[in-house]
Amino acid sequence: MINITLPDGSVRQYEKGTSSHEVALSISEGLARNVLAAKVNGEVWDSNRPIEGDAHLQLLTFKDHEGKTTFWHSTAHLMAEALEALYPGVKLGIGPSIENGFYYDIDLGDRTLSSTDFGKIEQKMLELARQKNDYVRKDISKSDAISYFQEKGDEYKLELLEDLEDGQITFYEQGNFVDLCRGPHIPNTGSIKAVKLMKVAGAYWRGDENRKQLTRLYGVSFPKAKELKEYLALLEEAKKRDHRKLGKELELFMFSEKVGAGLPIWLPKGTALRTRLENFLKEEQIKRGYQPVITPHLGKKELYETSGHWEKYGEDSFQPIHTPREGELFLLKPMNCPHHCEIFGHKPRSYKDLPIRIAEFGTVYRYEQTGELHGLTRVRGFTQDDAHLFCMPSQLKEEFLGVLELTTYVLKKLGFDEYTAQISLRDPDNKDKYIGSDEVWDLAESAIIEATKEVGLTTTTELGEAAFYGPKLDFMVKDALGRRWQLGTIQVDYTLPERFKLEYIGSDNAPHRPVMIHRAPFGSMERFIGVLTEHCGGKFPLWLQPEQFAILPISEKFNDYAKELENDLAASDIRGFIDDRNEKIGRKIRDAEVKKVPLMLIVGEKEAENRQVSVRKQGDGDVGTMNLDDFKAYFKTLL
RNA sequence: GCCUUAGUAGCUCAACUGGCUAGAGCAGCUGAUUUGUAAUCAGCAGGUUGUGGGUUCGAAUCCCGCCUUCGGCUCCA
Repeated sequence: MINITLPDGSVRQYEKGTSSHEVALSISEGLARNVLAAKVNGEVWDSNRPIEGDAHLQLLTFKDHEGKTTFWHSTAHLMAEALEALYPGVKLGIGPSIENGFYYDIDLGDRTLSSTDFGKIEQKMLELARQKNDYVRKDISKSDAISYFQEKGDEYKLELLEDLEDGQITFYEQGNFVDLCRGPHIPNTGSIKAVKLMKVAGAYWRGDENRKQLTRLYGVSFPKAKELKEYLALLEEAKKRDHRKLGKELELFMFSEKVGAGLPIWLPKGTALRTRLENFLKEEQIKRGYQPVITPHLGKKELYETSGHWEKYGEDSFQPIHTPREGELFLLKPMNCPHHCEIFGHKPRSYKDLPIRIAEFGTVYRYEQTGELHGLTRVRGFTQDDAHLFCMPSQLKEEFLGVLELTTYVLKKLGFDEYTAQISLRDPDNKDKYIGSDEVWDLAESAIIEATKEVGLTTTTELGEAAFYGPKLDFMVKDALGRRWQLGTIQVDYTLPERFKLEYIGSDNAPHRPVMIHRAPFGSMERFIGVLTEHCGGKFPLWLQPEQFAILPISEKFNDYAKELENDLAASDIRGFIDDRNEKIGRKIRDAEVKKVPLMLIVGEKEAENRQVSVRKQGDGDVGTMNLDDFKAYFKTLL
């Protein structure tokens, strides 16, 4: 007998060789039906794989992340089976699950595939799914595996096999389809009830642009048709909230071919919104001892040679600007830190002055590749809510904690309640990519890990994701539709102070090197506002709205009263406008609704006589008639 | 940068296989209407079809380059 420990801590006894499916069955039949895979001692297994010893067991359904990914990966195999059936001779690359579904990279030979073929493939997949074929795991020797794919003529699988060790190779088989695969898989194709192919795109074999381009076919699948329907509705909603669409409709920002791709132009309403956001953060930073500074948009090439940016990014960035003077070169600044290092270094610093926190909404320019540009979230000119904190090594943790406090405060204030923090460390196998000594890196990495632990932040750790000068902590926020975005960032840097030879005089009267923290709670104003727009679907928090109300006179006769109201509200710091067009009230309401103006004040004869307003809330409808003081009080409750 | 989608009026979209003066709604302008909770009516104006070449008797439509753009790959200090 073996002991199986379940997540709730209970221990059950089973025959040696019992599968997790059988364990599920012993608990309830319904559960067994929904189990897609199981985590056995932390490793995801096929649910029908026998467990040979004592184990911790977690049964995985579609509700679990690993259950989903297993389900999707199995659907990728199903799609491959369908493709082989429909297009004999296709060769297969890899077919993993991804965040929202799965893909398979395929070599179609001379054929092409477009979205018009999706229906046919989906039908075939569902037809094969209905055969309820089991996914069967088979151990296979390397030589047998090689001869199988040689016979099949699939050079991609053969290449994958080169990296695998004999004795660890498994095949999975379902129906007429066999694939090289580590697994795990769901028990049976029958649970795949709804399938939708999403898009085709080109993708290089193994991500290498010098190699052949394969066709990547994306799809998503669900155990229930209803879940697919809900997912598609979510995508529809996401489309409606696309910040590029809303930005145009609400006249927040624009792009111009003449100005240049990736260079956002802020329109008056967008500027009003952005300025409020900036002022909010500026005030919070001053409360926390930051000192605002302003630095130029360019700097001499030597500055970036000192910082190391020139060496690292010189050729891939905007090229130097020449001046009438021979040999004089300036660069548009790609970062604010070199300028801020100069500020630190401009006079002798005492340990008593530390920490020094220098803040700037600094606009930087980076030549992103053409294919990367995307609305406000990926641009070539953007403004960082940047600050650099210079401190003694002994102050590092406290400063880091302070930045964590500010960042989480700011996110909460803007309605981002769900977030995790990603700790990005060096790639231990490829240390040449980074500048700075091992010792210094170790210090910085452990400072981040300790501080996040101390405040109890949910973190994930990624190796190889660090910046070239130091490790970082990125905030990944979840928006209203459950999508994840990277926003704020905090980076510890021992390298730049070294390169700029920054010093302070310690209590021992000797020079010491400060530590530097780069941080930006929003990340960039552009990206943040892009994400915020999608998060709130264009209905920004009232305090940020460029126009908080619209006064809608029933007819032109009441324009004077409307003007009085506007002045009165302006005096109370409530901003808005009068729609004094010669239009019917229904029309004015509709236009205000479409423009997402939060509050509509309808004034006609009744209101003018009684010195009142009829209030209507965007999206909610009529709120009632009230006098102006009551409206102001009501307004405050909405802030 | 690479592959892929597309580019027609300020916006959203038409224009059959190359063929009459490139159309419509909204927005704009002018006039009428003076309006009670999501679009009042009429008229007017608006385009070198992204751009530069080419093919053709004839190009929005076909071909090539470039720019911009959708989606993806690679990248993201």
